[in-house]
Amino acid sequence: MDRKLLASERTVVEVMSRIRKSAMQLGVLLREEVAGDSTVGVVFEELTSSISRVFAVLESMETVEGGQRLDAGLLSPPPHHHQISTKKRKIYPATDRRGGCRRRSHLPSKIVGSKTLNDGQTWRKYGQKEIQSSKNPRSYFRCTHKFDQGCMAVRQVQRSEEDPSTYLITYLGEHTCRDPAMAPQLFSTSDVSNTCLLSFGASRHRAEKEARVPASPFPSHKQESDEEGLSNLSTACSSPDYFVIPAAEKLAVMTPTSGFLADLYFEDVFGFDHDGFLS
DNA sequence: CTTATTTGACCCGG
DNA sequence: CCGGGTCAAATAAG
Repeated sequence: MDRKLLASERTVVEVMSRIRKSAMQLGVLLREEVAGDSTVGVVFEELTSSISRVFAVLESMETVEGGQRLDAGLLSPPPHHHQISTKKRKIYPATDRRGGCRRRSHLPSKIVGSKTLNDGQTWRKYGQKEIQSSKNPRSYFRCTHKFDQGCMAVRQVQRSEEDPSTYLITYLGEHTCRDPAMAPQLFSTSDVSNTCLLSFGASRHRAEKEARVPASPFPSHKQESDEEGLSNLSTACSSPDYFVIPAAEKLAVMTPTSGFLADLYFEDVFGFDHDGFLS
């Protein structure tokens, strides 16, 4: 079930283990502060839960992926502009790794029949194929949080042949993500007039290649009624019942008393500066 | 602007 | 080579 890890991945595991160990030692040293609901406790909670999530991701990498590359990008992709194609589609460089580079081998999969595509998870469609053995195409979805949380869950959806009103949904891999759009609902009993949430909206990024694990991404929600068409299968978000890694969103609610922390956090992470140095 | 979907090209295992 | 899974440019949607 476990494959060989790459050297770089082993390094990550090793370093993360040290981080976890240090965090635990820190927890002992700060046990009285951590025990209470002080800011220290909240921050420490965030720290440990983030570490746990990283390990969850690492674990899924170990068990979910069949083959892999992931070597450092030493080979720069050749420019490869201008090509003569019948269409205006791109000719991919030799470094292209589409398809099987990370093709998952046979994995724990559950097949369910369902009338709806909404299963409480947010999915993003990334492909559709005609299948020889069936007249209905198969749609491929991956978790929306593949890149921001490293969630490797995937599902395949195909309309049933004998009963076209139902879908055959095959789930591959487990969700390691926590839907940020759903988190706020857990606290919605009291008045929440503070709008000072951590917002990563300041978009200054380009590559979605690298997986990051921020504490609380921006909210984005969608309610989609599924219907017709053999290709309109999209995102979903519905039921409140949910598995959740506890206490990872506290950071979002602690702001009323300590909004400054958010600012500090920002500066730390993004290296913001107060003095502009662009003439 | 952003994020999501569509869709042909590409890749890999058998 | 073929079938099926994935990538990513173009496009659509918000």
